[in-house]
Amino acid sequence: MEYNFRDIEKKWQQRWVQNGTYRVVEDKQKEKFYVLNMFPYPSGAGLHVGHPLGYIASDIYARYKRQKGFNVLNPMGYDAYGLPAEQYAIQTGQHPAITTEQNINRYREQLDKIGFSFDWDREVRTCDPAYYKWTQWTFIQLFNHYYDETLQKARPISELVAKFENGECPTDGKPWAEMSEEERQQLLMNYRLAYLADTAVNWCPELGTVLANDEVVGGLSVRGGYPVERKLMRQWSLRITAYAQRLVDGLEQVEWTDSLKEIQRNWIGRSEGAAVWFPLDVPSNANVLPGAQAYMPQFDPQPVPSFEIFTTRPDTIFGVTFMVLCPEHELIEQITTPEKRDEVMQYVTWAKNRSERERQAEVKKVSGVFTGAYAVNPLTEERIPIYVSDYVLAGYGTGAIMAVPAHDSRDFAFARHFNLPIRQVVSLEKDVTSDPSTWTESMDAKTGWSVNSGFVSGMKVKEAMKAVIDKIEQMGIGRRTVNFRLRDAIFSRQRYWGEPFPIYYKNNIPYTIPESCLPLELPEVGDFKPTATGEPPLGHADIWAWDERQCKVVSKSLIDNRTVFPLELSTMPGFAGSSGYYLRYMDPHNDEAYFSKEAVGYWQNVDLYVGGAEHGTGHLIYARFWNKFLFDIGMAVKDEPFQKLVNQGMIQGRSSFVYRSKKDNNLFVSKGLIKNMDEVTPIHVDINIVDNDILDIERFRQWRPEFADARFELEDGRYVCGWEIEKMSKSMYNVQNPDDLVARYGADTLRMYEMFLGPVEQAKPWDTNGIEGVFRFLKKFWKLFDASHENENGNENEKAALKVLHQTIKKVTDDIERFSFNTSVSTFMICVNQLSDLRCSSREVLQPLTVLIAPFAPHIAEELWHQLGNEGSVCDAEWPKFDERYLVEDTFKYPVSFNGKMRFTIELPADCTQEQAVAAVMASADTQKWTGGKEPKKIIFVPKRIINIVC
RNA sequence: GCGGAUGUGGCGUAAUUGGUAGCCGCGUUAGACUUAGGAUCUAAUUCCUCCCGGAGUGGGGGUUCGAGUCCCCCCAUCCGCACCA
Repeated sequence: MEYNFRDIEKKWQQRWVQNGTYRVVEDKQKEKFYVLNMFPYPSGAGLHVGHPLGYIASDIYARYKRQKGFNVLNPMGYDAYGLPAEQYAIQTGQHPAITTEQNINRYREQLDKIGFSFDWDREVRTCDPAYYKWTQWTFIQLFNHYYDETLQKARPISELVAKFENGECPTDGKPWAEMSEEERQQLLMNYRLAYLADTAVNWCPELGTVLANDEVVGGLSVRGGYPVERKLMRQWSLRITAYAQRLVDGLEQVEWTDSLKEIQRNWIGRSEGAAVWFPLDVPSNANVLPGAQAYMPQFDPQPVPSFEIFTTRPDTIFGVTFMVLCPEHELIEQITTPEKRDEVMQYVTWAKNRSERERQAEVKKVSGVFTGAYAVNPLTEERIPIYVSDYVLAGYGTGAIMAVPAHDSRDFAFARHFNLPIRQVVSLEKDVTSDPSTWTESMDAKTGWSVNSGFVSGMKVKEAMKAVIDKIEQMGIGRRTVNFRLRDAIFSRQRYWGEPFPIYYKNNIPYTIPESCLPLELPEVGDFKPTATGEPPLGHADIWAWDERQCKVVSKSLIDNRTVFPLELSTMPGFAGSSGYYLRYMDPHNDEAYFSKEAVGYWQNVDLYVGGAEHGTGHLIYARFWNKFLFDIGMAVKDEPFQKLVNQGMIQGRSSFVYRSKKDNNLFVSKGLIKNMDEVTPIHVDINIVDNDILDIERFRQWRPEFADARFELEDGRYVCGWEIEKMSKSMYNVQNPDDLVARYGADTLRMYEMFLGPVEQAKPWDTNGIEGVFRFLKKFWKLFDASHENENGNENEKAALKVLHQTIKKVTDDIERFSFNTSVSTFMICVNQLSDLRCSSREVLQPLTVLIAPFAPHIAEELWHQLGNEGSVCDAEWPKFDERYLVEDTFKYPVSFNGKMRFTIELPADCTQEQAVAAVMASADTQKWTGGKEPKKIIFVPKRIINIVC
């Protein structure tokens, strides 16, 4: 019988649905295992072969675990809010809900053809009100909690209020009881984990919205590549920085690749150092004092006006020759001397107005201005000038630095530019110094000895750091501190297609709508663009006001600011819905709660998470934060959401080219005939009209009108195309659609071929050419079950076949455990080749093999499982056990090397001793040839490995 | 610039603890079967070669009886970060 994959796959896909084969329920009798793929955004382009790569790998693992007896959760759903649908809506007027629905349907259709074991009953979509109800709910919880530094966890804001009331926590001036509602809310806003504040945001005028830091690369928006500028706006943010330390620490517990952990560590950017107060050398007067003190809330007011700097190198404090403030620093205004005022203000204005992009493009250019003011080095009491420069960032540390030009490259460049003194305070070799004026670059020494540094001179850098910090702590002018590069996550988007904030405003103070009124559904709007007055698209909605008394959304015309109030017009960003989705899968239809205690108690967290490394600084940080918060409030039961993470490599495209002659625009030269690449223009050609690098000339002529009467210079009567590895993209005509391959070879072949391509984590080019080999393999596998082979195998063959089987069980099991699916596929091939040679048709061998291959090729396995007369699904067939007995060998074929070079092999008893082996080898005629009759100097014998003769 | 990863036949790759480099597949070549082959099967296929053998895992050096694997230096490619004090 022929291997008819079309009928087989169709039949089983239908039966699996009918039988609910992949439906999963909590089962306390079984150990759980949670497999998850990163949430896909259903784009209009549909899937190409790169997308399912990770899904196939995780599906294999999920099926394997199930056969090992685990209760496996393997859900799928859609991150359905997003920019592309909205951009499309703006262009065409088509409602994004419609486009999204269409795209989802297309995705689903494509996914269904590949035979995944997803439990579709658990599907979620972020744009579904039943889902985003809980996104909004989480936002309200964030709003109603603050981070308790002492407990290192989120606590209800009501506890903080209580502390304010009884004076346990200072309220910055006025006692709580005397504060107005507005003042109280303002104060609380500084603590809430979701807070509204005037923030310097990444504003993208082209997209008409604010973007998160990870959505901006090189001053351009990741989506669209439009310029982004800094702008001060009142925006919602999430206080993710409160969790910075825990986000760093948590990385120790998870099994992620080192490179991904490193990406996260860099993004969080923890650095240890010291905060130090530098007194200002100005006449003490009332104008300076308040501004200066604003920078030292945790300290007793200093007797002299001071400002705080952050340094990671307190040991170099004796080498400070100037100070630098960022242009945004509020002290500038107060300390600048009258004669410098114009110059400084001009610089500040210029620096502030530069776009992110300009700033980043001109990193190497030194700019800055002297304020005319001086500070005093608290340890040396030297008077040091204070400069303003944009190389100091407002968002990091305190926005002010002590500059040590000898040992910091930026300070060095600045000092050289402004002719400021440079003083060496660290030496690489003890007491060996040189004249810094002869240096061409700074000496950024992390190790070495302190020199010219008062009481720390002669100490090692590490000791000196400690000594200086101890000293400044003693003096009460500084402390050991930790800084993070991580910024709070800006959470507002001026867009339509996202979750509405469950927020309304009374006297400009935000209040949450009651949890019982959730979800707050996204209103209909007539226009998806911003309003004429520059409000976000929700400004177009008529029914968009909150009636506090009726607890419902009503017409904007009813706003009276007594009982009916305006609702928030921004929506949430993409990462809102994708930050907690893995928890919702545990209990996706729960109306009463995000997810039940029972469900989360059973499923805990994700055991295996598969997806691309491009989410390293976005989703994977936000989701960890989201989870930690839910953990703090007793919802999640694990501190880390994703225990093990596997990053699948990108599948690149393999583009094909034809070469058009530059002299004759209608002539195409076959690759092998080109003498000089300068004489031709390579043109991308659709990979679908190229087979094994040979161009289908007729289809090429039909492909595009301008090629209709193309002429060719052929080699051996064929046109040979060139190729190159590039990104898989429509514009390069190298996109391979999985549907076409499924139609031609079947899902099982596609699944196995995707795995066969190479290690899952590695980026690799897609080349359809090899798929035939996998297809042949499945046909060969199918043929093994052909009854015509029956009874052809004798006892010897049976023994050999069992050996092959058990070798395969061992190898495939090991491979799956370490995510080496490419090697399992070749193991299957070896196995089937050998069984074919042995003409094996024994059920004792073939049935376990069917079970073994089921995770990789579920359709063919299911069909054969039933042909063998089994009931139930192969998905539940127990994973075969490897038995050492079948593998024992009486003899071992020893490779014999001479001076490390393998020359011949000799078959010896498996348990042979060194003496016996040496004797056998020396007696061999081959040995004589290689030693030339001489006595060997040494013989190395490693049992069951090698014999090496040194001569 | 910093951090991480990778480098093996014409191509994708394999070699799990230092022990026969090139498994498996593609492609290529030859043959069989066939009306035909883009079906199937068999065999060969790292390179050089005077067919004795020699060279060989990006390059150079080292450790070792033995190195793709370990150590040092260099080169190339890819990814991430990039004024983070």
